[in-house]
Parts: sequence; C-alpha cells; structure tokens
Amino acid sequence: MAVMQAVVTLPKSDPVEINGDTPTLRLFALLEVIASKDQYFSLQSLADETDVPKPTLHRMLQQLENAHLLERSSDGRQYGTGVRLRRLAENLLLNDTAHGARHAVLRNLVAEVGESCNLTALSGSEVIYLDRVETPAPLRFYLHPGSRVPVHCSASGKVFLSQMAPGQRQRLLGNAPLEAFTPKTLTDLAALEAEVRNVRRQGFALDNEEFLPGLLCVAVAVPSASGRSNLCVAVQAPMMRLTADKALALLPALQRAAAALSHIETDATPAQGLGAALAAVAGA
Amino acid sequence: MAVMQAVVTLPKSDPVEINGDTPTLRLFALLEVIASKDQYFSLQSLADETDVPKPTLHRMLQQLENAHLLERSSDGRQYGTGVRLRRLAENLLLNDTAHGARHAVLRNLVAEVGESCNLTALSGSEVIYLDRVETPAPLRFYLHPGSRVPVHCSASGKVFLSQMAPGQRQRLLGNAPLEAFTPKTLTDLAALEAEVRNVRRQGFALDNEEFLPGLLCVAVAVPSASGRSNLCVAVQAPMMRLTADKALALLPALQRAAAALSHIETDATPAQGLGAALAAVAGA
DNA sequence: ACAAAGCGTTCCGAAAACCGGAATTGAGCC
DNA sequence: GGCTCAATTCCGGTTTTCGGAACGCTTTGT
Repeated sequence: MAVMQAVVTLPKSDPVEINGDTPTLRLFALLEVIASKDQYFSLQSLADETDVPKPTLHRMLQQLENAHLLERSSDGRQYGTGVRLRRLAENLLLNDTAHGARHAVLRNLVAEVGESCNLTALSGSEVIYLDRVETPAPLRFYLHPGSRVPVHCSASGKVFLSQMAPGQRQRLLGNAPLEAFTPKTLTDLAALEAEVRNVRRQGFALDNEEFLPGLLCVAVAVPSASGRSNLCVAVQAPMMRLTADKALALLPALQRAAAALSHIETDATPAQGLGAALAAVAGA
Repeated sequence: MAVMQAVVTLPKSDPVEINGDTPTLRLFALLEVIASKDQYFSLQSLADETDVPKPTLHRMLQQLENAHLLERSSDGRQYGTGVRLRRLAENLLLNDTAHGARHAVLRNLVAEVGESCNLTALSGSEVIYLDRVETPAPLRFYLHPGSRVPVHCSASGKVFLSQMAPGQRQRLLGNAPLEAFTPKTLTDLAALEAEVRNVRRQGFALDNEEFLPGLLCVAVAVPSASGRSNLCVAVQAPMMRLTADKALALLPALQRAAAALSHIETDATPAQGLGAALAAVAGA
C-alpha cells in the first residue's frame, strides 16, 4: 500500500468519471461509486470526487432517495444505501442467470472432492448461501440455498472478514457479542482477530466445528479484479469423513474451482455473451 | 361490439406494474422484475407480463445491454444479468457493513427482550421503519421494513416530536388534523403537546394502543453527537404479553442497544477531517 | 457578536432524452 | 411462396434533464 504522508491539504484525488450517454447510465455510474464506499457520504464529498455539478448531484440523489434506493440520515447530510437497493442486490445474486454456469462448476467440484460444496456471499452481517451441490454420500449436513449463517463462525465468513479494512470489521463485529454455537466457536474478539489475520495470510479459512458440532468446512475466495471478492467457494463435510488434514489436500481443487468461477464473472463479453461462459465451464 | 365467444386463449396473468415518475425509476422497476427471475427471458415474455409497449421495452433493454448491465445470448433472443450488474450487487452488499452492524444490534436486542424490535427514522412527516427483527413468539404484529406510520400515534414519532423546536413541531402537525386510529389515539393538539413534553422529560415514549388496538410499543432515541438524532429503537408487542409495567423494565436494554447503535453511526460517518481514517488505521 | 465560509437547496430556460403507435425486417414454419 | 411471430427501426410530440446562478441555513473564525 501507499506510504502515508502527513499532507494536511486536500487529497485532491483523481476526478472519478461519471460517464454514460444517457441520464440513466450516469445514474448507474453514480451508484457504482456509492457502492464502493463503506461509509456514509455527503453530497459535497461526492461533488468533490466526481466533478458532477452540485445541483445535478442533488437531483440525482434526491431521485434515488425518493425511490428508497438510498436513505438519508435525517439531519439530511449523510447518505447510505436503502432497503430497496439492498433487496435488489440480494435478488440479483440469488437468481443470477449465470447461475447455471456456476452450478456446473460446483457440480464438477463435488465430483472431484466427493463432498458437498457451497457458493456463498456476504450480505449485511451474515453469510448467505447462494448455491450448493450435495455429496453423494448418505451422511450429510444440509443447509439449503438462501439460508444464512453468522460471519464469525463460518469459513466463508472468516474469509470475508479477512478482506475488510480493520475499521469496517470492527464496526461489524464490535457491537454485538459473538454468539457461541458450539464449544469451539470463537467468542473472544481478540482471538477472532488473530484467526482472521491468519486467514488472510494463508488465503483460506477453516471452520472446525465452530458452527455445528461435527461439521468441518474449508473456504477460499473467488478471485476478483478488485482484490476484494464477495464470493466464496467452500467444501463441507462431517468430521467423520473429513479431518482437517484431508481438507487441506482439497485446497488445490477448491482453488481451481474458484478460478473457474472467477472467469464466469469476468469473461462474458457482449459479443459472445452467455455462450462464452458456458464454453468456459465445459472446458473445465 | 361483437359477442366474445372463443375466449379459450391466454391465461393473461396479472399485469405487474412498472411504476416510477422518471425514466430512470421505471428502469429500476424493470430491473427488479428481472432480478426476480431465475432463468433467461425474452423481450416478448417481459412485454407480456408488464404491459409496457414493446418498443419501449426494447429501448430499455438495449440501453442496459449497451452498458453491460445485461447480456444477451448470441441469437439475440435471451437476456440475462450482466457482469457489471452483478459486480454492483456484490459491492453493495460487501460494503454495506453499517446496515449489517445495525441489524446485528437489533437481533441481539430481540434475543434479550424476546419481543420484536424496530429501527425507525423520521422521513418527512411520517415515521419509517428502517429495519426490524421479529420475536420468535408465534403471535406478532407485523410491519415490514420500509412501511410508514404517522408521527402522532407512534412511540418513535413522539420521540422525534419531543426533540423538535416548538415551531418546527407546530409546522409539522398544524396543517392536517390528527387522525384517530383507535379510541386511544391523541387527536387533540394540546393533549399531544403535553404528552410530548412528558416524553422529553422522561427520555422515552410509550404507544399504548394509539395506533393499533392491542399493540404496545416503547421507543428511545439513538443518541447522536448533535443531540438531536432522528433514529429510534423500539420494542413492540401485543399487550397480551407486554403490559406497560413490564415494558418499563425493558428500558435499560433498549438504552444499551441505542448506545451501541450510536457508536455504529458515528463510526460509519466520515466525520470531518481525517480523524476517522486515522482511528481506523490505528486499529490495525 | 458579527462576518465569512461551507453546504444543501431552489429556480428556470435551453437542450437532450424519452415515448410508443405504426411500419419494417428477419427467422422459422407450413 | 405465403404466413406467423418476434425483434427492430422511424419519428415527431412530450417529458426530463441539465447546471449556472442565487438563496438560506448552519458552522467556523475572529
């Protein structure tokens, strides 16, 4: 990362273009800027970093607020995401039409490792299961797609935490106690922080009976261009079949699947569209 | 007009409104319809279920496709979500930790008091439910997030009123008569004024069947630096389970939750200057 | 206490984007 | 070829958007 300098004056960062040939697309570009923030923001701060005229920005934000896509802290100076926008985002990820391609990758992975695999995302303060494929083995833990699990005691959750800035992580965890689901659940903030640092270093996370007794789980992030991903692939199995040692041996397969999923996310070009994604899967 | 005879044709399901006062909002409404689909769709199928004229729909979809928000299969007949839209959805959820943290506090509070809890804000002349967590008990009053309630007959509303300057309060209430929802609703301006003064003195507000018969509700303000926060936490329950006496016993828990929420708000606020950023770095 | 600065908000005429009925093109099917 | 159904283009009337300038409110500085 860049060296911190004590430059007291304005950071005066790059302009951050709000492009788009139509008003609507400009609005989307604005939303993308907003989506990249992990803090509330003011009209002025946006005006500073986008060189969109203030009245224009005001109108845009007002429009989004009226539609409940954004919310405003009622002193009128801070904006944040609204209910409707969050719901839209969740539905998009859940009903994703690239779902089929991803599902194929998961199915493949299950065939290779022989245990149930999940695709997860972070939503609010919980991990949500976007998709999953079951092991053929008769003994299994079943968590159906769409269900949610706390961040602090799931492998995927710990991966997400490991990608956050310290402040953001603190905000998410600091205000509610860490609920214990099993004796092995990490309920101490310092211990969790250490574990998270560990996860960041090794690039994967383990859940060793921290959520359900007898359940072991390994997760890796699906790489994304930005370096911060909101998708994880994970294997899970009863400890009876999968010990921590054996789980580590599955990492290469997991990482291969993660890479394939990453391609699905980025590869699709308008010219070839869905075909390309499907072909990529077939090649895997 | 001819007599209709061969009415054998289409089931003609419900229209599915695409509302919105501006072109952009109409486009969002369309995206919401799309986001609810779990498979590819054609222009025609959308036209059938939304009664938006085909050329209009075509233009909208084209616009979204050009912006890579949607993708189209190479034969041009099937649409699906695009890379950019998925990334937007992921980023939105990924960075929305403020909301996640607030939700966690609410969940916690519900676990403690055993009744449904809400987070509310003043929006215009009404109280809006920002978020809520349900009691596990089977008997409940359900008001979903995003719904609105009048100020004069809700606990949160009275808290908001109690923080206003007299002139502001008068402006808000003076224009329309106070609608009576139950026999207990305060419809007299002087009575309401007295109640509000009461609320300010004691620091919390009670709604004793003033909005819905059988519903009791207690609210406290989430403290803010400015001294006038427009965020409230509230517990609500059927009087059958929660009498006014018992409700008072929950106040300490409520206030603790309010304090926690207050921290989240200030943490997630960019504030003035570098303070927040430096604090975050120091936390590393 | 008063002035200055910063921020959100409102105004309004010019310019751009949107709308959708009607007509056109292009596949796929008797 | 003739027919059907879907996607696409046309185009002029209507609705939105745009943003410089000016206005108020609050905070900051002296």
